[in-house]
Amino acid sequence: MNAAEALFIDAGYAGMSARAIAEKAEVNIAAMGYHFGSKQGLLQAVLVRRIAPINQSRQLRLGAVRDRGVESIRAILHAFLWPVFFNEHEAPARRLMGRAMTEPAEVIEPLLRLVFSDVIEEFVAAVSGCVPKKDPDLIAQKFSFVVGALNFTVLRPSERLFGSAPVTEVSFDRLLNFCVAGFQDGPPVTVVDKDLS
Amino acid sequence: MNAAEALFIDAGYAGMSARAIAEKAEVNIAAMGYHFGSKQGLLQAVLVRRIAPINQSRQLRLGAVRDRGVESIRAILHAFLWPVFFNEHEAPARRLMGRAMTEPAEVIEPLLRLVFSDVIEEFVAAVSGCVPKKDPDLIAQKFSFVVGALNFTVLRPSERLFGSAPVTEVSFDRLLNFCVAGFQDGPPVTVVDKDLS
DNA sequence: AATAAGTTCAAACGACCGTTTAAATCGTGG
DNA sequence: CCACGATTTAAACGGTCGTTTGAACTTATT
Repeated sequence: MNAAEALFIDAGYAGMSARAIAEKAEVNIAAMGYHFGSKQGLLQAVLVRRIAPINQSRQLRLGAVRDRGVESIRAILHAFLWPVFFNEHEAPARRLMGRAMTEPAEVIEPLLRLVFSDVIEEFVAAVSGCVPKKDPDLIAQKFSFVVGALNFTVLRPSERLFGSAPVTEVSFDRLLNFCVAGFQDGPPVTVVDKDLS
Repeated sequence: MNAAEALFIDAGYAGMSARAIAEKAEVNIAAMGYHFGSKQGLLQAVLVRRIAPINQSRQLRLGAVRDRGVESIRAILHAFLWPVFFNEHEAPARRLMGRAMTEPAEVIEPLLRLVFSDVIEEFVAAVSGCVPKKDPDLIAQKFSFVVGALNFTVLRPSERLFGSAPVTEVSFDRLLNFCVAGFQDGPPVTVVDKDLS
């Protein structure tokens, strides 16, 4: 699973070949089929191992936020983002999430739904509770912006394209501030800017 | 190229197989090698065809913003995002960009640098000019948040996970507002929220 | 020590991959 | 009409893919 995880992070599902995994892990090729049934089964185990604890931590933190009665956007997004940046596996878990959310292979879709649908639904609902009288579609889309920024950040697909520093604790604060500000209603559009449309 | 584009959008580089392209386009398998040299050459042609015009439009709009002397964050991000949403090819160009930026295959990296490095460098510099005395690394990272949100939005990797409506003109305004608000300094962190960290 | 279950092994399966070849076909200017 | 370059074609190349097989090996129980 460690070998498969490393290969999936670096090269995606297609690049995570049974033979590459076997060589990296110094096991036989057939071990994958024996222990996990199939390549998809192995990927599912890899994803669940890292992401399930993250999502549990997210839901735990969201519950704590609810208990304190301070359901601000910032508190909710904090609960959503924090476990991705700070968990016992750190960088591997982060990049694994980013890869999974952007993986082209069709095989990923049921796995994504299996792992993410509950927690996303819950957080979208929580955010909706903070912003009365807004339409649910807007909330969902804004939340997808958050997930997109998160994924792209932790994935670091082309780090040199942006020249930004590696992902650290600082990145978390930056991302949280960015998303909180983005989630609240932006400043009114000025006339000058509108002309440029 | 149309067949290759459609396959790349839906299934990524690995799923864009020479035989699938040939069947979809109703041509011989060898046509790819004859006209584009290799699979990578074909992908490069596909990317350049759609993305080069978008980037030219971006730079044209950025120049117009500079000429008017109103280099607001909103105007710059508007110039960056608008051509992705509104161009002569619309959805295919959008999704193609999203796929390219998140493609796991190593073969994509030189192509990304070829197509995007100039325009990204230029826009990051432009944004830096708007926000005096901030460190460049923060600007670059915030810009990467914008790109991440953009990619994830136009890519629609798991539309049902968020239940949001398809990408339309409305999405553009939402994304622009989100990113502009995020780029400006967020509100100060409240004590209550900090406790939840 | 013998048995049985659990695990690993080398080897092969059919399928698909990107690319190449040389012959066949096409389109056009002499 | 013909000749010649441009293009298309069928076929095959070597290679990698995920998966399966049946035998060998390990481990633990009786």
